[in-house]
Amino acid sequence: MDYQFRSIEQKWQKHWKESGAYQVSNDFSKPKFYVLDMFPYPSGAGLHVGHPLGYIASDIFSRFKRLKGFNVLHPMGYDAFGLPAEQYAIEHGVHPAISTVQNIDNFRKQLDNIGFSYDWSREIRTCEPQYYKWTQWIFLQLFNAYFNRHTQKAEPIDGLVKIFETAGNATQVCPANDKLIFTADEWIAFSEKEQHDILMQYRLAFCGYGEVNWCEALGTVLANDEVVNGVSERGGHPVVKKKLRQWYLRITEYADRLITGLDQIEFSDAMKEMQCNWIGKSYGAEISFETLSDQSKQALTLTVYTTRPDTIFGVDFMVVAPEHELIEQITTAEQKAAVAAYIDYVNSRSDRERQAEKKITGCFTGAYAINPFNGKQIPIWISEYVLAGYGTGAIMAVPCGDERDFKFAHHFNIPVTNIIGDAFNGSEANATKDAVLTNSDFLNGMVMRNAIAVVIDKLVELGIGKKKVNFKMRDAAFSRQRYWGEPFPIIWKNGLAYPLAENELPLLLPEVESYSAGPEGEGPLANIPEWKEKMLETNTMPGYAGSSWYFLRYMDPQNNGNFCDRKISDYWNQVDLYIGGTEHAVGHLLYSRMWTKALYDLGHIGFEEPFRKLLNQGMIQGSSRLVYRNKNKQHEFISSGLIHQYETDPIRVDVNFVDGYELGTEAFKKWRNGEYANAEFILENGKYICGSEVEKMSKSKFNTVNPDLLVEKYGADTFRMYEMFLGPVEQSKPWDTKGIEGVHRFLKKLWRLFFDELKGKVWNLDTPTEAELKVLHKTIKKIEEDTERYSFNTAVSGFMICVNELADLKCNKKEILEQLLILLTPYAPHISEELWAAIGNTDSILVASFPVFNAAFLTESAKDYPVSINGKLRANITLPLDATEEYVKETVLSNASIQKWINNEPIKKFIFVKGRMINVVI
RNA sequence: GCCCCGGUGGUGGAAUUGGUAGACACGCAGGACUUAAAAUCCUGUUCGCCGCAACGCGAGUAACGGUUCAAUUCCGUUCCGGGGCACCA
Repeated sequence: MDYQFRSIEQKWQKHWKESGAYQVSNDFSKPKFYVLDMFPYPSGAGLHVGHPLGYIASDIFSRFKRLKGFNVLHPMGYDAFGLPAEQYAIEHGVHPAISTVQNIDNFRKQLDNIGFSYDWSREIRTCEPQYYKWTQWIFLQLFNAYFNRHTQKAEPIDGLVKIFETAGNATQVCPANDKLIFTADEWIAFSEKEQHDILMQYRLAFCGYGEVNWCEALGTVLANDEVVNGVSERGGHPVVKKKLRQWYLRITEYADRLITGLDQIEFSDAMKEMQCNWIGKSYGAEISFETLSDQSKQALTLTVYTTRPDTIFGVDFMVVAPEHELIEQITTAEQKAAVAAYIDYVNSRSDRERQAEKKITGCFTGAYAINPFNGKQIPIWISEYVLAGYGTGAIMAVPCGDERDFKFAHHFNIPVTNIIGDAFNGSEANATKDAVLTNSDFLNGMVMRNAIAVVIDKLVELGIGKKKVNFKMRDAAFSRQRYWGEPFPIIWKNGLAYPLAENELPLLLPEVESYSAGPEGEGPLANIPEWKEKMLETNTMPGYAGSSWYFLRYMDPQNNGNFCDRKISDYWNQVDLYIGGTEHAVGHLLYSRMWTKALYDLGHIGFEEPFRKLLNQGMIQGSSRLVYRNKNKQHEFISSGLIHQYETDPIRVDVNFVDGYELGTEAFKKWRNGEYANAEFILENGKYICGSEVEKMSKSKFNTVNPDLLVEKYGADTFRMYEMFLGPVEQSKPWDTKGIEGVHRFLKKLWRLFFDELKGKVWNLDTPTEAELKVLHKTIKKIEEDTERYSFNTAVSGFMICVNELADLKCNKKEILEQLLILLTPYAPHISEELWAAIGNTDSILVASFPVFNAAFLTESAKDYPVSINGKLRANITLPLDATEEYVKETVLSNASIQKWINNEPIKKFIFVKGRMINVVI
């Protein structure tokens, strides 16, 4: 009776499914544990071996926690709205709902093959009305809320209206426009439209005109994190800036809490840093400069933002962004033409060009600003290196302390003032904060670091500046001019946006005849007459809307009266372990943190960070295989060791017919309907050896490995364990199928502890020996510790060691093996369940309890101790466990081999290390 | 350019708090069983030296230096690789 993995696995998968073995109840009496995978976007490409890596890790961990007595929530679902399904619809005429369901079915089939313990009764799909009803509902919560800066939390907008009615907005600075100030009387006197527009500037989800990333090819705007290097993340299409009416999330109000919240959660340092960089908090000052201009008689002020007010005496010029509003007013008559030409030039350049070649460009306005401390006239320039969207869109340039300013000054021959003495060498800026200031009037002699506060105090005193905190992060664009997304529950009346009532939700996504864009940058919904008639919003929500709260819905997926019952979310609470890739660092992981905080502020849930611990699985790369075609003989292929003798073109071949590096030449000839049928091979040592290259796993590179085939050949348990055995989950590594045999051998060896091919049953009821119990408890300890710290690869090694040792001891005892099977269940559930039943258990192993480690089995009566002299290993001695210190010293000194090394030198001290090593210092 | 992470045998990797570096596995070499193959099992496998041999000696975790009785681990410099950000003032 040998290890028939296929029939075993099919049998148990069927059994688990039929018995509902993985359904979890909201049983508040048990301690809970919530393990979550980042739910997939169901693309049409199917799974390759890289995808299940994180799923296997999360499955092991949730099964482990179950055995430890926790009520474990481990759900799965699909992030089903989004661009690719719609692109596919445009190209193939298949409705996104249909292709999405097909993809999901296919996906599910592949997942089921691997034996996951998901509770599928809780499955969610973001594109289904019973789900997106609540996405719309949460959107309305955000729409009907503002961020109270005093309490630092979201509060209902009705409360704000009350404040306005009694006190105006003096205590509630408008986040969109800090110059907007009105009294209570003024508020009451405002028209409905004016009030509406003002409130819109406070709402957490708001509509406004703004410069957005417009992608013509996709026909939609994109969020900042969806634009990479000036092109769209999906498809790589060009992206341009465009002013459009858009919906936004006012995530900037949460910037501070998104940073401080990182302290309470376990994300990797790299992840925390990525989020911090993206939020980009910086401390500095805003300073207003009077301007001089022969064109305008009235005194205009130019406000700049700087992190280095201490360098105020080193300001040699000002730079404003080309979009800056003051340009028109301050430009002198002589410079007018040059400025206009420069702005034309800037507008002609795409974002892409700007980023690709960072040319030093600029133009003088003819105007000057005045340094408030010494009256110096400072020329005002325009340059594209100053961004309109950050700070005030204007900077004070200090060339001796800032590299970009220095290069600019150098390029345009602007003289440089040195305020840091020897720290400035004249040919390179020095951004130090530790130099002593010179040429700086009342700051002379101060260390720059300390001068910052002094200058700010002075600015405040003079009423021309203040402390200021700035963020790089912008409000998140939240609307898409596409079809396949959640419709906004918003209706327009006389140009004003009104929310739909809760009982009108869900606002169903209607059928459309065509997916092409509507008029004037509107989405496909604008092509539906009834939709337009009802004045419903024609944009849809972006892909990240549904994924920003899905982890809450799993807790209470069928609830029709609430997005999630409060008692239930109080019980399941935060996700205890969240597993997924790093690619969502600044998208999904920030948005879902913000939504959670807002829902918490508004009292809908009892926690403000969604994910307590995040584990980032590494990417599994492909290892492509190359053959080399002779340039001069197209049907001749040269083995990789010989290519220097020929002129060759490398061609990628399907890795599935390459064994290691050796090409299966017959399979190659049959490949692609015989495209290479007449191939001839120049071999080395009788083999054709391929070249290799590590790159992204993708169909087009023929380097994908399909998990289904591996499961077919070795079984799901082998596949699961091998994926873990490859290395730490967090690490990226190229896939290599070769080693899978080793794990498969391990499972076969385990099987033989129970059943022999010839003898049949070999397991028995004998009483275990001390040595056998020692092996078992050593393993219990190792598996428990390794699993707990997500070191799944070393845990797999632990199993291998255990089985090797039991085989050496010829141990086939049920009492030992039974415990081992429980340990193994999270890693290899099918074989564990099968053997568990085979040794006479009627209950499923899934409800077993994790074995209790007993340290008593690991103690020994005597032990070998390595003895080192000055840190170098010199001998081993055997000591009883209860040896006194005196006895140890005597034994060490009387040992002949140690004597030889000590050679009569005086002993300075004995060091005992962790009770298993002795060091003698001479 | 800036920030972060890493560099260990032929390969993937282990060494959890500074304490016998190379666990476990792949590959390779040799052997057993077999008519043969598959499967399985056994032995060896960091490098160098000595040796009939057990035991032995020396070097060794990218390079160099430091702290320590003791460094893959801590500190400093340099080199290399991976990831993130990139005109954010």
